[in-house]
Amino acid sequence: MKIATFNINGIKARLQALTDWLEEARPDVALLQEIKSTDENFPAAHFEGLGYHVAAHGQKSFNGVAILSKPEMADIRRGLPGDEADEQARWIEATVQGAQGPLRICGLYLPNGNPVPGPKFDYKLAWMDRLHDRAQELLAAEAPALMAGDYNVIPQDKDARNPEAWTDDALAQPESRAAFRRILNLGFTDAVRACHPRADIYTFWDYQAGAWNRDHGIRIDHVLLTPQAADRLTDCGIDRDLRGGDKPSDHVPVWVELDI
DNA sequence: ATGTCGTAACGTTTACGA
Repeated sequence: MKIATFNINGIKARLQALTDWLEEARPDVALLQEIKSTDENFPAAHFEGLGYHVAAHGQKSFNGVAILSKPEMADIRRGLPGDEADEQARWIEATVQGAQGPLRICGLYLPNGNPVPGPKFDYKLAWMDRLHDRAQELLAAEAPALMAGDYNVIPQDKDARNPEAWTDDALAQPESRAAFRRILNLGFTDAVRACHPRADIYTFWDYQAGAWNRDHGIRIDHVLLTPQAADRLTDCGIDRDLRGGDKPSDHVPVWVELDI
């Protein structure tokens, strides 16, 4: 089963590029972030026409996540537990059935957190605490599961082409990195690093300052696997060519292949 | 060039978030 995560930066602006990629890459499941759309305005019928079931968790203008899945989805849950007052649409999960059993799939859009310091950075760290708690629950189930999406965390200096350019940014703060490690160290596998240990692997290039042409990228889109899912990992990749295509998102898809 | 996008609205331009 091929599962991909893709921060599309607006469904309206990305409908054509996303459709072309779905038809080319043919993921069984696509986790989307920054749909920037309400559930009502998300073009579900369009994706159903491409053979996908659709589950969206959106809001007006900003944020928003969705799952496109060829297999039927069960037990769909929207919103990260732990704060009833949080109205930002950043988390969705569902269970899909593989040939050998179920897989729990979580899609996330972690808060950016800039500027540092400030309330947005505080919100990021609080959100990561809640993510830690949900991650712990997933591990306790001792079953195949993954959490994939735009983590807005550069885990290590080697995950940036120019780490010195990010020292004041929320994505590279020691607190952001520690919170990410704390989740990883519960027992998750960073799938991309498991497949590609070499340094220069990026998933995001800013629209500004010719970042793409100069390959000034960062690795912030991650797929974290429980041990039971990591045991099934056969391949993974980053579709970086999309960044050079027509009307690209500033992120590119990251995918894993699981024998499940 | 504080360098670019996407979204929304008191819209032909500005504000915000990234």
